[in-house]
Amino acid sequence: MTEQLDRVLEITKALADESRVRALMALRGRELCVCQIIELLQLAGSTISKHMSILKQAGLVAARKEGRWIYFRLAEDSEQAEVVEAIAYLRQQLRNDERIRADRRRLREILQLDKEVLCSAQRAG
Amino acid sequence: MTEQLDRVLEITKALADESRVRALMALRGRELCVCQIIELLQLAGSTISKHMSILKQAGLVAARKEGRWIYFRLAEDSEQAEVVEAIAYLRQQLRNDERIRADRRRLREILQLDKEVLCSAQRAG
DNA sequence: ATAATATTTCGTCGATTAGCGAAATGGAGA
DNA sequence: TCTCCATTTCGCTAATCGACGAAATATTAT
Repeated sequence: MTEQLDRVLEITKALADESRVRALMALRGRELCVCQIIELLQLAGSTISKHMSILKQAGLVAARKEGRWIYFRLAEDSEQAEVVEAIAYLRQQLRNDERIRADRRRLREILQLDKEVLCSAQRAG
Repeated sequence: MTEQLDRVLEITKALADESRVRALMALRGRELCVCQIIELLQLAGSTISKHMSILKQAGLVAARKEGRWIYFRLAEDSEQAEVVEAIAYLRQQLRNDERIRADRRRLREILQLDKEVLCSAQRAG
């Protein structure tokens, strides 16, 4: 049970960035593929990829590959208590945050777009 | 209830540093003055001062002035749920961490020293 | 008042980190 | 096999952050 500190710091560092917290909250209750997160946060694909790898390394999200797409989901079912409780903390404290709500509204629009269309629009710029 | 996100980020950023987490855990159940935290973490006084001001700004600790000394305590009694639950998270997850335990052992020694002696020893280097 | 001193503030340095675009990767379809 | 393309990796830049020592601040003791 030693070195819990390193795990906790890996998690707090992962949570110490606005884009990563917004991405986590966007994943509540649904999977998202990378291009959908790019569209939501309006950052370069390489930047999103880096953020998601930090969240994955911390155990906060899990990834699933399906064809050309990679889907991320919130690791609420993790066996790691430090992960489950960190996610619960965010959910609880950000329940009524206006920015998170705006993201969810925008996400509803994004989810109605066809992924092919979304990706080629992003390629175009 | 808007802008909870900024508060949460203020807290996660404050927790995203090993020295600050160790300082918080050292404050469990007791006040400490700055020179005692300096002695525990073995960092320059100006560095400790900065760390404590970040923790204070985030609401995670409170300060009390007594003569020349300033005592910090853990804000477990805060009215802010985001603070109380963040502290509870750390306590829970770091229950059995070996580094935190070593700090507490070392702290027992430090607390037996007279503060005057401790401070002048630090001044000497 | 003056001297002593615990802590904070300031200025600087080196390390880390978020961001981007370009190149590499690897899976799907032709 | 060859092409297409969603994502990742790489190399770079600018910004942020932790660390220090020196100077400033504020409080006690002489």
